[in-house]
Amino acid sequence: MSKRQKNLSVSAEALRKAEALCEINGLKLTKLRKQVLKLIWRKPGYVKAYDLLDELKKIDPSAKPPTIYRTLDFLIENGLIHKLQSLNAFIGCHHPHEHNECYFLICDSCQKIEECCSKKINNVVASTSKNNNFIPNKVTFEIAGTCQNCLN
Amino acid sequence: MSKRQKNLSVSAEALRKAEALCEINGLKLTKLRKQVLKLIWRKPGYVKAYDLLDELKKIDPSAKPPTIYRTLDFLIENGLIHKLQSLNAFIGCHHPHEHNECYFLICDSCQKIEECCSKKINNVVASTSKNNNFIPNKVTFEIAGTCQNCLN
DNA sequence: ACAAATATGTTATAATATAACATTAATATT
DNA sequence: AATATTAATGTTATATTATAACATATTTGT
Ligand SMILES: [Zn+2]
Ligand SMILES: [Zn+2]
Ligand SMILES: [Zn+2]
Ligand SMILES: [Zn+2]
Repeated sequence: MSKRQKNLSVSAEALRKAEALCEINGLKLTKLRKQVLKLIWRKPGYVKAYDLLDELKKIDPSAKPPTIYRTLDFLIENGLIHKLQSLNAFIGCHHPHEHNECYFLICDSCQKIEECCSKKINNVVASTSKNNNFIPNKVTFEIAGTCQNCLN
Repeated sequence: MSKRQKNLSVSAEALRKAEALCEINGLKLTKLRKQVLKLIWRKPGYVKAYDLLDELKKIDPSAKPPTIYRTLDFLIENGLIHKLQSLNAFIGCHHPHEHNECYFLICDSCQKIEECCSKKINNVVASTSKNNNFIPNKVTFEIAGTCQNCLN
């Protein structure tokens, strides 16, 4: 299977998962939202909002910043994508059905992201919160560095 | 000791630590840098770059965005302050001499920050990096929520 | 058919950050 | 001390990221 074919199937799979999840939760995955999600999955790494806007404009020339940001908000709120806070960038979620505290390995060289889940993180968040009488709401955990491929 | 007095002493202590650290490392804590650091420590919570710029302008009306961002860069690079990526905000470092992987409890209500260090985080970063053949470089770990004081 | 809620369109602007180049100040070299 | 080199600051302009506010269209519930 070629690299392009693989990307296509990853994207198709993500779209199917998104549709299923919206179906279950009574959310509307409109044409616009589906288009944007598809654009997000089209590249292997992360994407920037205005790059996405440029792509969307090719399909719908009337698209403007609020178009993209509103759509991103919907996708984030419903766990279909994530925002990488340290990069102001966005990435499709690899397992939208089962979300604990996730974190990201971000390659500075190739822009690829590894999305990870670990109970250890949940434990650290829980214990540090307890120690500080803190009620956690949103966790941001991002590790930037160099990936396996880029080491050579 | 009043709240204001306490803040003053926290700020003075931070300034002394910063001076000591720059002395040790041969860094120049210029007048501008010291002024900005003082402004950062003046409020108990986090600060935004342009708010800082407004404050600085009261002292030096010729200050402009690059003035503040360059100074913030210096202070970040040398571990005297941190940037909170999820807020685009800045905060003085509470222990600039001994920096492992630190993380932050951010209160959404009162903007106060708790800076924490934990070996558990180092361990999670180390083990997940090893598992993924990833060389970590910069860690962002921020927990937003509600602090003890704001719970009532 | 109508009202209400949701989604999208549109204009304008706010908030965050950096590039590029000029000048000044500090440090090192002769 | 004069000169070269580097580091810091000043200055103008612009890039990047994001939202407010209001208008219109579409969907959903009654
Ligand atoms: Zn995810
Ligand atoms: Zn890579
Ligand atoms: Zn610190
Ligand atoms: Zn609080």
